[in-house]
Amino acid sequence: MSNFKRTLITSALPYANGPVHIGHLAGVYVPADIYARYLRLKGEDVLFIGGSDEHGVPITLKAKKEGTTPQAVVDKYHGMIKDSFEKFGISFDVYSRTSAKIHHETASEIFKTLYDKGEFVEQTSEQFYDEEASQFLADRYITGTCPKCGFDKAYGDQCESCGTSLNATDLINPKSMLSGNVPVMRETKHWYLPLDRYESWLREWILEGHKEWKPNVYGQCKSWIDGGLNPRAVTRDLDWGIPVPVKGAEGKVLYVWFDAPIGYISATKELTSDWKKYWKDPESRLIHFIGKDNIVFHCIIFPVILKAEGSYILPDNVPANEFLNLEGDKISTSRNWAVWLHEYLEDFPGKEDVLKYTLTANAPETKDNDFTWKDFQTRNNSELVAILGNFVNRVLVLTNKYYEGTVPEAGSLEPQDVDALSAIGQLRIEIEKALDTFHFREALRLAMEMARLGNKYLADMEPWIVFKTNPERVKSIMHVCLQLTANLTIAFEPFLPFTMNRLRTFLNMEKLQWNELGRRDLLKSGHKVNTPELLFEKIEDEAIQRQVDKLLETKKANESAGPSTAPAKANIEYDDFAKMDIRTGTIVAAEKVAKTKKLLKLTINTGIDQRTVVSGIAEQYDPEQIIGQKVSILVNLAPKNLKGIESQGMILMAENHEGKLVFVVPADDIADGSEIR
RNA sequence: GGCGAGGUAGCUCAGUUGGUUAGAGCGCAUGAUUCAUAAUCAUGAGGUCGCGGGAUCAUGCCCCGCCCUCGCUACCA
Repeated sequence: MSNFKRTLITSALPYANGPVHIGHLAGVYVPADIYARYLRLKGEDVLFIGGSDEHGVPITLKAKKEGTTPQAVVDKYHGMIKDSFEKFGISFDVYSRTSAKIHHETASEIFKTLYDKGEFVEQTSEQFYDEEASQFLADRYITGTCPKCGFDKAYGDQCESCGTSLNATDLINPKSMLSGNVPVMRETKHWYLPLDRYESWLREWILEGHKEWKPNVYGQCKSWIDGGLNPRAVTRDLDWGIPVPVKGAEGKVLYVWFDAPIGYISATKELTSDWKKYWKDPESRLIHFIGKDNIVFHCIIFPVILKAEGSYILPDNVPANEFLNLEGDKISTSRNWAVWLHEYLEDFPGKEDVLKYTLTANAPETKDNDFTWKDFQTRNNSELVAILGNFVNRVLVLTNKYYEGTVPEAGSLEPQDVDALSAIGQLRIEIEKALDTFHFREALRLAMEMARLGNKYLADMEPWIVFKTNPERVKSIMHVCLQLTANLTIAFEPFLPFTMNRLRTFLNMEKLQWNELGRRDLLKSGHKVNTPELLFEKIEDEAIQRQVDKLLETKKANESAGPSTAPAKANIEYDDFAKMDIRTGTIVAAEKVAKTKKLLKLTINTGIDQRTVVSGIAEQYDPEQIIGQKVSILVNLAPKNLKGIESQGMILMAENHEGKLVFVVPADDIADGSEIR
């Protein structure tokens, strides 16, 4: 680590199809910002890179849905994201975007270099093609009937109704979203990055060379490498993105995951003409801050791209965080289950640091964590207000009261005074160790320890009592307290930058470097401090209740209306219905299908015969429990082989939007084989 | 089913290469205190370290099996 001359910090590029929420902040931007501020405070050469990821299919779809252009969509969200980061105090040296010209050039160039070096494999395959729009269709551009639940607006990659992930070719009656026509299969050529060629190199580089990476990151990489790597397509048939800079690739763009990480490079170029120093000098250290969903791209794919290119450095560490949940549920942009940064900034003006503090103290560093408004309130009221704010206030109030705001002489220090002051130096060492190893939660706790120390010192020294009998002694005590307070401005600077700025104003002092932390003479005797205001204010129950209510409303909205109830399907003729032969039946035997999670092999008495049906209900029903269960069964469905078992029919199940499955049965006792119509 | 990460006090988490009575913060209880935003300080209660085996003089930490949560993946007529 000491061999490096400079550090390049990147933070995952937020996808410009929505605003930023607390999950993004806790996982990526807050830790990255703390790290960047810390290194800057140490006087190191550091760049902190960010930007919006603006390509990819979801953005084109969003544009279509809103009746606008992809560029308009990304302009809107890029502006919003950039603005809220700035207000929140994420201290990017540059915040760029992947639709920028310089990025298109950079990504093209890198692709071209790999192409010329013969690093790609060309492969032709069949894909859906819309003849009217004369273009190939990404999975997301195809809708059709979900083969599982019958929902008729399922996408080519996933059914939004039942959550099943699909292949476009699975869809019944596939339709192009562009023209509404039935797509045809047509051959298309794509370029693949042969990850398999780099398997042994990756093994060496990560598994041997980076054992210090976090367990979640290392484990995930090991899993991928051990599982065997396959070539990955890095081009797509799409008209939104960076054109593939090769002859015969008209109408094709770079896969969004090929171009997005290159955005780190383009952003650096945009910032400084000196960018090569950061990207190509082995004495530069590259750190990627990301969430766990991005591990494979930053640890496997992007490094392979850089390695194949040949002239770039590779990440030295990738401190990926787990996920943050919100009030017990997964954060979800589409379900609006989130605390949006831009809304927080409006609802809690001037409390940027409170959110930073809470998210850091409760960061999902080792496992998924839960954000609750109650916890947010507690952390503010009983930590920021009660420990840190209170100590600062006590010191400044006493200083103004006794000395009209002038720092008193140190006088002769007692052992306790010296202990208190030297504890700062000790804490500094521990904080550095925590920050250097990306343990931000621990680092923050240690900084807080410094304020606790102050409160304890005050309680032990009782200057308000000693003042009556020995005012000379109180000067020493208050001198120590003021030095402690001044040190806080350094220790907390990476975590609470806005607040420390205010505290420095109270103390009437300049911003100091990290290496001053631990000094006992940050404020000279005779120095004048200002009358303090409160550093933090209590957050009352009502403010918290408002936020909780807001979430409850979201929950209600999701439950009642919303996309949960699938819309009615298109009308059919009676004949279509009459073709179906649905009977009552009884389950006479049931067993789990080996090596599957959802499948049960059922033996059904249909009245006509006994037959085998494979059904995906194992997660909700135990085999023993459902023997004797009455069912409705579609008996004339064409048989299908599943996991080597022939399924001769289909059990009817009612399913709600949460995926809960319930048997559809006759309301009264009736013989097996009775027709349902 | 396969792979990965977790399962430690009511809550959120630390626990270094196995070594004396398992730690911290919050919350709770009791006491002290009043300079301070009813803030602070002290003390205390609270844990068969997911469950069951095993190796060891010794294990939260090692080995085997199982259970639960999260993620990736397969499957979902």
